[in-house]
Amino acid sequence: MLRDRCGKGFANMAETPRFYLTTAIDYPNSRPHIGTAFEKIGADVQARYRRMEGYEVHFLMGNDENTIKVARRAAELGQDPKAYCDDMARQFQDVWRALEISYDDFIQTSEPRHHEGCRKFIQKVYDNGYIYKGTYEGWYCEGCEAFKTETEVAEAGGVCPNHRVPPVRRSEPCYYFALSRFQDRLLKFYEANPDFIQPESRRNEVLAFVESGLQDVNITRTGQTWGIRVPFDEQFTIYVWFDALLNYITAIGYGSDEERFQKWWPADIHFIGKDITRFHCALWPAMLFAAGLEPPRRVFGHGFVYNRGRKVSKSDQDKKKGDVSEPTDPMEIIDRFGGEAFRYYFMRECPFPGDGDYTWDRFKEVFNADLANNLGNLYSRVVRLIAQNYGGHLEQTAGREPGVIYTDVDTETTVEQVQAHIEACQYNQALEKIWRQILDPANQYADRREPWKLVKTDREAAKGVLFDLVEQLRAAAILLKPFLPRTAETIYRSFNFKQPWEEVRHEDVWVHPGQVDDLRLLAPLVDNKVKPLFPRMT
RNA sequence: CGCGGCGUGGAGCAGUGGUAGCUCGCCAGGCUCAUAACCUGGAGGUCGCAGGUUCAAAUCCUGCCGCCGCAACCA
Repeated sequence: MLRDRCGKGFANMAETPRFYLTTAIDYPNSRPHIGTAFEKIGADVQARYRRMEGYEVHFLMGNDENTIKVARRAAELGQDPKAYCDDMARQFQDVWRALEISYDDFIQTSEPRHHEGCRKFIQKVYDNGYIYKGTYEGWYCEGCEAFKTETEVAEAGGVCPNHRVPPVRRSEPCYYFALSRFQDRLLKFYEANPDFIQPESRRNEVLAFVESGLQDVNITRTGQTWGIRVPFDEQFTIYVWFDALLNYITAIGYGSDEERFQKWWPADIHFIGKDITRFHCALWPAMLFAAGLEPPRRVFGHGFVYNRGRKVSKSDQDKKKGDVSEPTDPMEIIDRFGGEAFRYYFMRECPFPGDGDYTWDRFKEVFNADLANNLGNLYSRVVRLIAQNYGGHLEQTAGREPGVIYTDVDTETTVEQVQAHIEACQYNQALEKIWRQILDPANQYADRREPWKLVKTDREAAKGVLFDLVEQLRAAAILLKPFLPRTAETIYRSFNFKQPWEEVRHEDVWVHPGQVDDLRLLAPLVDNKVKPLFPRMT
């Protein structure tokens, strides 16, 4: 029985809801690693899912360039900082494109649009009375030309961790942002918006942090030539966090295109690493309050990906470059096995809200078990059976309703579970549902009905079995669209399904748009076989 | 008492009160359409340790041990 397609969607299809999501902007000091890629993939799945479900999506990514380290690194290379940033931005985007990250905009914080927006924002906060002049005192390293935190110095044994020389006590004028004045308002905001910080463990952390008392923060630096000038006192530059967070609004027109800004702000979700939760959940809303703007709707602090249980450090990655036994550079992995396998591994194996682990052995294991043997093989065997026995044309299947493959859970429920998991960013659980409740039953059904035998005694019955199996592939393709965009499309376009690929929604899985024409195989064949989706790794 | 996470059959994980589940590996069988892939069955766990709550705990509480991450410019 067909359901009202609008029933579960939007009451008024003319009103397209919008969805604005962002990822953290990255430091361009070194190339992306598997951890940064993890975040972008998780955000991309969400973006693709929302687009499928009818939202008008704006997906922002970018690089954080106004740092002392960038200026220093460029100087080391004898490059202009801007040229260095542009080159790194290009390299980052090469990786993101290889991973099929479907971002709509990529902001570099060295761009004029960001500088202008930042200056307007800080001026606004200043005018509103939340910025005041004071002095900052701390441990200053002459070599770094920067202040070191107490703990940094203490851990290194009383010296600068980089230069191994004792820092000097130094105080200098600076501007403070009155963060402490927002403590009560933040706590009220958290209380009124329990879903603001996810997952729960991050929320508890922020609550405890804010309740323990907030201190005003120094938001300026002196003596820098690279960075954004403070508009009301040009000898200062803006401290990186006060500058970086603003990318989320300068990219959508804050200070330059009010209409565009109004359309997209507030963001529906900021995807960030769990280490920067405090900045996004305390400092950032406070900054927005200070400027008279709305806070974002949701901040999701995802977990980390480790390599053999250890943190992926940038130096390790450089050291390991060229080590073929265990590649950790995303590009190296992608070059060998493709972006789809990369996406699958991290989404299936690493729970997004928590931590995950990456090892090369595990990567191969997951690749072979799930992608090659299960999904890929199911596709191959079904295509082959139809091609070999029916010449790629299942006659008189036009208008036929697919039969029911026995499963513990009905398809509609599976779809709802997958959707709920994606919306909660529990991507690994969504994928598990697809494998256990769609693909496994399909392989089992094939074995139980043995269409390769059945075709010899009852061509009609065998045809029905294959028709049902194709239905499972159609369901899998739709459900996998946000996760494996290319593979899902390949599977879907292997048949003449009614619904155009660009328009499929999760609902279509169980609504069964039905076949208008007889089911036909469209996949390119060689000897009645298709090219394997994921050739098994040895 | 800085904050947080983890400890479940050989390996990796899921499982927030009611007969312990998944993937890989292993053993035995079946099948042969398929990427030596697929299917069925089996062996293998006192769920870190010690207490407590409960008719009932991997699951809640207390303490302890071990590993890991963060600690206001490393996702």
